[in-house]
Amino acid sequence: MGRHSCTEKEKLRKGLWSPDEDEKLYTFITRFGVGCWSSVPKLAGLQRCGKSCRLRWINYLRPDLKRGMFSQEEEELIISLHEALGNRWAQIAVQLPGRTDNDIKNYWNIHLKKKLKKLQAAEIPNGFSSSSHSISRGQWERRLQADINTAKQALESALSYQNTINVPELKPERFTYASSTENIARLLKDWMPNTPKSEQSISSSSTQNSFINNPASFESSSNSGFSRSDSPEAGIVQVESKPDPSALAPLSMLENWLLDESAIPGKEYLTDFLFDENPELF
DNA sequence: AATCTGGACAACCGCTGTAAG
DNA sequence: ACTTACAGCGGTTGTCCAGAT
Repeated sequence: MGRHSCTEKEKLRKGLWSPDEDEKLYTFITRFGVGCWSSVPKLAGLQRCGKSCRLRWINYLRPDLKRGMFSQEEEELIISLHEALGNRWAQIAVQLPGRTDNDIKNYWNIHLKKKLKKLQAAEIPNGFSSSSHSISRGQWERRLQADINTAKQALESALSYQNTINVPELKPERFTYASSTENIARLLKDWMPNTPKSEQSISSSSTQNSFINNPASFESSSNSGFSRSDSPEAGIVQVESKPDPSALAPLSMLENWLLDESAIPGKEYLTDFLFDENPELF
């Protein structure tokens, strides 16, 4: 079996995207919406694999992307969410409108990791590490409780944060093609010249929001993950739904538990579970 | 001026989960 | 129940660029 890499199938382009390719993909997606990625390159006239197209759209072409530096608020939110969720970048990205998981992952790896390392080094000069296995169960329980509280706070603030965050103006950091917002602006200008409000754009063109050759593949797109945000602050259209996490993303058992005060009576079970299932850790 | 180095970002790879046949 | 194709995710690598030497 083995799933072959998309580059094995045929001679497909790899590497950085050219302006021409971007334009083709952007035009296609804005006209027909997001559907079956595997057929996008063919229909859009691209020598790329669908996976590559998807990534390019999600991480770069999507009109609702925020660019530029992460704000202090965002940075703090990432740190708390990472504390709560670990390396679940996609879930973290849900809480940061306009940021992609790739953005956050890169930012974490480049900036925050170092920052936190420095902070930890400053806080724990004797080299004590939280991964120490020599702590007692009592200590571990207290620490776990502290972690749980932190996670809980992070989730709560994350869920409230998304309701208050304003999308700042675009501030491009670099001006190479690949990261130039001017290109995007140009594309938007060129391809949506008659769109008075961004709200009206892209996915809202529901009459067009399907592949010409395969309309059936799109009939459910509006209720299967691709819809426009209804939130008032969402002046920017979300062609691909990063679902509103509070409304759409099902909370995991742990997340529900963390957020659900009523779960407190039974909260012992988690620590018990952890001890029972992982005695070797202690 | 040429080369080196590290930061920043973009893109790819390989894996998993899932839906459809 | 099994296979297959697909979307999505996280880790890793590649590329570009600016500053240092």
